[in-house]
Amino acid sequence: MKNFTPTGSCPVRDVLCRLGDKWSMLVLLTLNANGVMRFSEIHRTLGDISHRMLTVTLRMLETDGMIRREVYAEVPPRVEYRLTERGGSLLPHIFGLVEWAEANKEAILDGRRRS
Amino acid sequence: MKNFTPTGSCPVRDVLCRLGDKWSMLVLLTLNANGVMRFSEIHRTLGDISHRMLTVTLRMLETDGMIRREVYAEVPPRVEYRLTERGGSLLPHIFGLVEWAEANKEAILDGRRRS
DNA sequence: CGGTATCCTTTGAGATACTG
DNA sequence: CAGTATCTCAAAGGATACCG
Repeated sequence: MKNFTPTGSCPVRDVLCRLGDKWSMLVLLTLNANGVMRFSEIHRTLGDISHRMLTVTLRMLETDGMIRREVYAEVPPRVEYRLTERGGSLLPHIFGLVEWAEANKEAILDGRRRS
Repeated sequence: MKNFTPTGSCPVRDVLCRLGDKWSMLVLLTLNANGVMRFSEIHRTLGDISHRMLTVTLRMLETDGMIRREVYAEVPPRVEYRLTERGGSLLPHIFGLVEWAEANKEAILDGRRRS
């Protein structure tokens, strides 16, 4: 019987849980779709993320090396975000999930309504 | 500029958010690895999930048609869980993520330590 | 054994106001 | 414009006890 007890270093739990939050995936998707983006642009494309949660999410993604943050010493300040290679390498897997979700969406929502 | 504003029916947000919780993926993985399992067996293979959260997670996965639940009218009761076809069809995509996480784990944890 | 109900703590996340 | 700091509230999740 294969075990899934916490070993203290499970990559699923360590790494992926950070991506399972409300916004990380969407930030990666919009950066992938639109290339280099400013803070306010990302904010607009997501629409309903709060100012605060966007900064928090961006910081976490930066810490994990998924995105790169570049500050320009201008007034008013300009900050640009882009995917790193590591971030880009994750995207095909996300797309796999998205396609699966699209394919199974109807059936799943149907089942939820029934119960 | 491609947009990711909430359309009211985004499959990423509707369907995948249910899988982004603390336990769903692990339950699917253990069922995939071990086949038909009883409640208490799943409980043991995960180790640190609470009794309550396991029932909650199993109910959600059942509602979404990812697993099948079978109750046997015995004393003491026996309840068996197994993956459905739909649940199984998701697993390759999860494995994709797991492999990515394994490949990038060191670098990511390293980066976190540094910041 | 498997599940439910209750209570309680912790975390996630929005609103708002302020700063360089 | 981008970011930080508080405050607040809601949801997630654990502990415990009880039921069929």
